[in-house]
Amino acid sequence: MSKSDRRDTRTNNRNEALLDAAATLFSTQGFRATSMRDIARAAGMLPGSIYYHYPSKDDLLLAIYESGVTQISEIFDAAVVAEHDPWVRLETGTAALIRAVTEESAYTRVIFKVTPEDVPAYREELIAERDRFEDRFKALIEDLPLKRWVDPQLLRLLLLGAGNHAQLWFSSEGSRSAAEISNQFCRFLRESVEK
Amino acid sequence: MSKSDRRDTRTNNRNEALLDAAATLFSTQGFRATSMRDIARAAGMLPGSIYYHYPSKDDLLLAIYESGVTQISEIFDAAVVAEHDPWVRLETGTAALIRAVTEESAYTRVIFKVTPEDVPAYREELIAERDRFEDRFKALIEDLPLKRWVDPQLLRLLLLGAGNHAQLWFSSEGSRSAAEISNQFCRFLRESVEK
DNA sequence: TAATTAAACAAACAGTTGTTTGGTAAGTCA
DNA sequence: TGACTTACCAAACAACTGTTTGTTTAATTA
Repeated sequence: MSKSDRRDTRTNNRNEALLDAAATLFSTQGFRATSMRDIARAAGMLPGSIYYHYPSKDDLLLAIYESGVTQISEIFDAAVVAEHDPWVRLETGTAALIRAVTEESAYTRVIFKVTPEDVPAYREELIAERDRFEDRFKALIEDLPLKRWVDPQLLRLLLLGAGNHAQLWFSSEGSRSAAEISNQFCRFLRESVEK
Repeated sequence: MSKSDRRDTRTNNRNEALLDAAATLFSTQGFRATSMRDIARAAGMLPGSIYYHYPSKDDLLLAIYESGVTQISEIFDAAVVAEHDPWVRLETGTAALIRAVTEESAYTRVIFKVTPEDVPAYREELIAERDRFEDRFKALIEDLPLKRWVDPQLLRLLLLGAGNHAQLWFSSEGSRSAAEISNQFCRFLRESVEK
């Protein structure tokens, strides 16, 4: 405990505040529209000080992105694990996705606001990170009993695209919750595609 | 004719080449990632010369955006007008959307690559332009005979979001054409939501 | 032919960008 | 106590940003 206290004191730097500030700005304004000076101001430090914590703006984003994917994966898993019926699993998983895109934390929102093309140097890394989450969604779709003519890949892209797009129109004060939206989306599909 | 010839000679400026170059760059790299120098180089002129044609980078984008919305609206109308059945109309309209997002012209692709938030000064104008197209889609949905529990707005956002998202994964050399994707998407929905 | 205009060029402007450098106060550890 | 490390500050860097200015050339018009 005294050891952890020491570590806490020692680690009483503003790395976390820095990440939070950057995540908030990246998720609202986007990566290119956010300058290192913006981030520094929001984190309460000077621009150059950021480089003590991360070697570049790109690396700062990568750290946030990884953290965001970890978060959304945990949220997704926690929502889905309790359910057994594949359609209920899809619905709760989709609800978790919509929450991550629109509400939840700035870290999860960054994933859907910033595209890998915004950071050419880490394009592959960001895609790989994003796949870490999308693979979970893929698995959910594969568990559905589908009619033979249904292309599961396109079904996945339909839901993923619609969820992604929700960031543009979802309003947390609006009439529909993430759960209600997810419920409608899945009802739109089930009867048509279920075997 | 001699008058039109004179006009052609007189209008033999590179305004069109400028628009084409900017549209291509905006649609591939995005608005903020494209500099006036990039555009000038691609158009074969010097950066300052652009300002003879447009008073600012924002105005240049607005011109391209308006042109793009006009194009996609014409493509959409031409595809839909030939059909009478509301579900066939939705399918051909969705196919036109996917083509505009992924193939078609750089002007139509700009609409889905550049978001109104990228250009704060013209945010409202860009949204209004985009609505010019989305209203057509809205009308298509409203013509569908839907079950009472179906929220037509969410149905529209589902399809629009999925179409928008296609720009990230669609490959023109890929196995599925825009028409095939549209066909699957609509089949995914019809039986579930149709009254 | 002379005046006007269209459509550019050439060069600079002030501001912003991500980043680097050198220094420093406070905390840790032998 | 003295060496070392952490976590920053202060100031500058070169490159790039959108934009402006003055000038030039060629085409059109009176």
